[in-house]
Amino acid sequence: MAKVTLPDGKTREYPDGTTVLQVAESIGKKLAKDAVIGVVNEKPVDLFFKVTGDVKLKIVTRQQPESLDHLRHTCAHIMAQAVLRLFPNTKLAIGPPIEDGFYYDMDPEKPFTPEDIEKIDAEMQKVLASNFPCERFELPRTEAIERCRKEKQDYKVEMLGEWTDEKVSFYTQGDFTDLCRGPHLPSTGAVPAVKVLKATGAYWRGDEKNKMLQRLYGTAWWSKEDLEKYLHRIEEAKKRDHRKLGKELDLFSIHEEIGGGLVHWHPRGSMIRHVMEQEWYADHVKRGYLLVNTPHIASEEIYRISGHLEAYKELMFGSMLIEERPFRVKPMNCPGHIMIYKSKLHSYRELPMRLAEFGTVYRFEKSGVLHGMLRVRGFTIDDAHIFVTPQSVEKEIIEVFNFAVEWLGKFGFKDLAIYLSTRPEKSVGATSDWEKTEAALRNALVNAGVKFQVDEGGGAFYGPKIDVKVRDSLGREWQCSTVQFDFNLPSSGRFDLSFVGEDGNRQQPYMVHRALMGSVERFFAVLTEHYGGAFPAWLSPTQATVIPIADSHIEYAHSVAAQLRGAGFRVDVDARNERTGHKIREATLLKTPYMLVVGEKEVAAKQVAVRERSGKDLGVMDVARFRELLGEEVRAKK
RNA sequence: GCUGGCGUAGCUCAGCUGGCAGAGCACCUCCUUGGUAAGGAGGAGGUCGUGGGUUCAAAUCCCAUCGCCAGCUCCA
Repeated sequence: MAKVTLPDGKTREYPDGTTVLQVAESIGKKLAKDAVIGVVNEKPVDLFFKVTGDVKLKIVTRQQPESLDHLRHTCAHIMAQAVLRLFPNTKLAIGPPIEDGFYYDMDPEKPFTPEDIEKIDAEMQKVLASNFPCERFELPRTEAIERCRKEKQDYKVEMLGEWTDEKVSFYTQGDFTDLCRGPHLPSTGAVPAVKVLKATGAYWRGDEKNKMLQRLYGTAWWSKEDLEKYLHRIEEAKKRDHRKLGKELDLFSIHEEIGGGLVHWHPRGSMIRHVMEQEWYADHVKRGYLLVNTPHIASEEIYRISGHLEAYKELMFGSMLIEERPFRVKPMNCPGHIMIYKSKLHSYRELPMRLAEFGTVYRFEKSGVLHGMLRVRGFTIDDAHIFVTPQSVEKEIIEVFNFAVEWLGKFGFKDLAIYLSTRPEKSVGATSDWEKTEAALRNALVNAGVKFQVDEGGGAFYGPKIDVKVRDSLGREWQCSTVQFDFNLPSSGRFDLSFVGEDGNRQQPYMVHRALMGSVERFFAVLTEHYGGAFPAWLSPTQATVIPIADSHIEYAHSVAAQLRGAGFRVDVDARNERTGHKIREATLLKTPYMLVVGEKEVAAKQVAVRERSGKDLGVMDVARFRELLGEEVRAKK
């Protein structure tokens, strides 16, 4: 007899050899219908797994999110089956589930074309319709290698050669058998909705020294509706692509003639940036930061001292000789801020000393990774370096962390993910320093009472860090704020920083690098996609457009605009020889928050007819009333 | 960088079994003075990314090159 303990602690008995599915059936019809896989003694198993002896059993149903992984994993195999039917000489590598879908890396004779993708998708649907049962069998590893070698599945042979398991499992579904740990859905017909999306290149094992394989991506869901919803979400993300919106809304451009990854901010984009910068400066002054500015190139020597030349070389632009002395375009702002700190002797009373700058830096990124404003070669960091006594470093880190949370909140980012990143492989400094500072950051987070995850090995080469990622309106995560500890640059081997302590002796300060937005370009791209281009009034480059109905109303339109500009608002007049509907359409497409239509009636009554970009009509009101309304919205950053 | 796809007017794109380079929007001129998402007419605008080749003839076919786009962490 098998004694089965269920998650609620209840125990049931079955004859040995009863399958997980049969157990589910004995509990309830619905459970059996929704069952996807079982978990026996913490190990995922197929529904036809036979239970014997004392076991703990959990049944994973479609309602549980992890069931999607198993669905998608099964789909990866079905996709491979479809590919082998169409292209029999394809060699298979690996096919895991990923967020929202799955992929299978394979090595076909010829790369897949878009038409192939459609064929593969159609073939997959046939496999689903055939409803092949997915059957598991095991082989000793050596026999498995033999089998895969015969089938010329070189990648499987390579993987099998590296494993140490005595036995490995295969799954067969119809005319297709593949090495797989499982578990799988019971049959190919159990897949309700699946679609092959695209093919791209991917290196075998992600290593560029290895052969480039073809990676086929697909997505799968428990219902057609979920699949549709997902495809719709992809469409929505495409519509919000900052590169597309950047063009449509005339925000920025990148020019081949000038170079990839170098951003030109157009007047409308630049206005948004300007508003953000003004807010940033004001907030920093409020919090006791000191504003500085530093040069864009520096003698190579400074980067030798800082260690960048050594640890960061491949990301720095080449050397240029100026009067026989080598210079570099700056990849970092820290050395400049450090030189300002070092320009005189400091007392412990002055610390923490917080030097802040919108520092533009240039880093050599490989051409293939450039991506609109998200990944560029020249960008501006909203940078600050804080020189602090060892005693108050933890307090200061909490302070910075709170600042970051407040700042991101202004842009509607309330859902934050916090990461503590520890020592990477390529790093400088003593182990004891790393341990001490990692503990300081950890304490700061614990004391601030926030939940965080640890990213092992994700730190900068000079110290551990705290990263803050925001979740945008489409649920995607973006890295923004960073608080990085640095015990390297202040050290005697580097810049040898000091302050005079209470006892009159020189001591070494700690240093914290921090950025709230990270790269202004990147943050701007994230914001554009987050808002879908409909920037809130406080950020919008044009806050209102005055639309005169006919030429005779132009003069009044200008006087309305002048009044509003006088109150500090950004207002345009659309005096073109076009119909009202045309002007409204264009202002709406530019996502201007308000349109103020003025015609004969408004001129006579000294009023404006207010329309929101959503199309909502707010009616006719005095200019002063609109000024209040917009003023309130801007102040509240709604 | 690597693999695949794509480069045609300022923008979005059609043309690509080789045979006179197109549309819509935007721009300019004129008409129209119109009340809430495109008023009408006309005009100007491109050595089809660049270089080479095949051909009587190349936007179209071939080669090279540059740029853009997707992907290159997720281990059966």
